[in-house]
Amino acid sequence: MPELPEVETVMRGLDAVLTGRRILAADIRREGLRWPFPEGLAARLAGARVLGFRRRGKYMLMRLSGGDSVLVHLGMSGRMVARPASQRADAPVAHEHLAIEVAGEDGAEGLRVGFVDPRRFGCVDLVPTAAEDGHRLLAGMGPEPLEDAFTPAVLGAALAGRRTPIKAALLDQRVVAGLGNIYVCEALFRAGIAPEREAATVPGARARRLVPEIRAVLLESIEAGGSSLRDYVRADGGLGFFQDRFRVYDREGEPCERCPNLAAPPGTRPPCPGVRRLVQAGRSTFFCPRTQR
DNA sequence: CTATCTTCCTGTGCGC
DNA sequence: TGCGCACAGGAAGATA
Repeated sequence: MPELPEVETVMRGLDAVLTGRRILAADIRREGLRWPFPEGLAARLAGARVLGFRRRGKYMLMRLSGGDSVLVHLGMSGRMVARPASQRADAPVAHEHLAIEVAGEDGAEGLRVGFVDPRRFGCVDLVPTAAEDGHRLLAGMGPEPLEDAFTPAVLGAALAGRRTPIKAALLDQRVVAGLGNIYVCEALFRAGIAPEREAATVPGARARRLVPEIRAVLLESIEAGGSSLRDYVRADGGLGFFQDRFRVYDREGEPCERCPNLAAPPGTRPPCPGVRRLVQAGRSTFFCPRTQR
């Protein structure tokens, strides 16, 4: 589920309910996810105040009083689920591996926020707030696509000399941070670039177009609350609806909206066979074979 | 250095 | 309605 827009949406939801609050307790229900939870996690969480949030690529960072930040990656199936703290006993949530409880404001009931992740590809770590970007999982990450530092020149330099398909290059978090399978497919469609083309051979004009197209698709999705495929994305249980605006992702066989192939006269070959699917590096790629070159 | 493959997990949807 | 199988939003780590 979670690529940059989904992580941004989740983070904003957490910010709204957690920032400024004091953590009363942490409930750690297994040893870890992808890796063991860090030593002393519960102790650092309990009693700390939540100072704020930041996103880096697909990672979220929750700053705590005391000088630590909690680093979280949602993996493939991670969600954050918020509910009244009183529900904890009578309605256990499946695959809730870690949760924190915060006090309510003005006498309101407290809140429990749980990290739910059936596939357990997510991860949680602690890092000194002053050294967040030095964490081994964040060091070496490419530019944030929504920041000014992500320019055609920067992207061009990252793609130069790379003979890997452009699809795989854009999934590489060292090239640009936060893109995943959905948004790479969508951005390549918008920029008119064939996913199998070698990264270094994408013509300059279209390579430059990638920058605004990546930004546009990410911003549109954030505005829609991200994409909700099989899970709720938002901490408040609300659904993102960007999945309704996919132009190619998961649309194999459907007509490509850029090609008027439905209007082809009878007996003539349609100019576009519609959205195709291919497998690259073990992952589905969706694209229009006529308009992506 | 780069590129490719395997691996970690559970849930879901489909064909039979 | 059950069973087996393919596939799912990620990416680290091993290997060539």
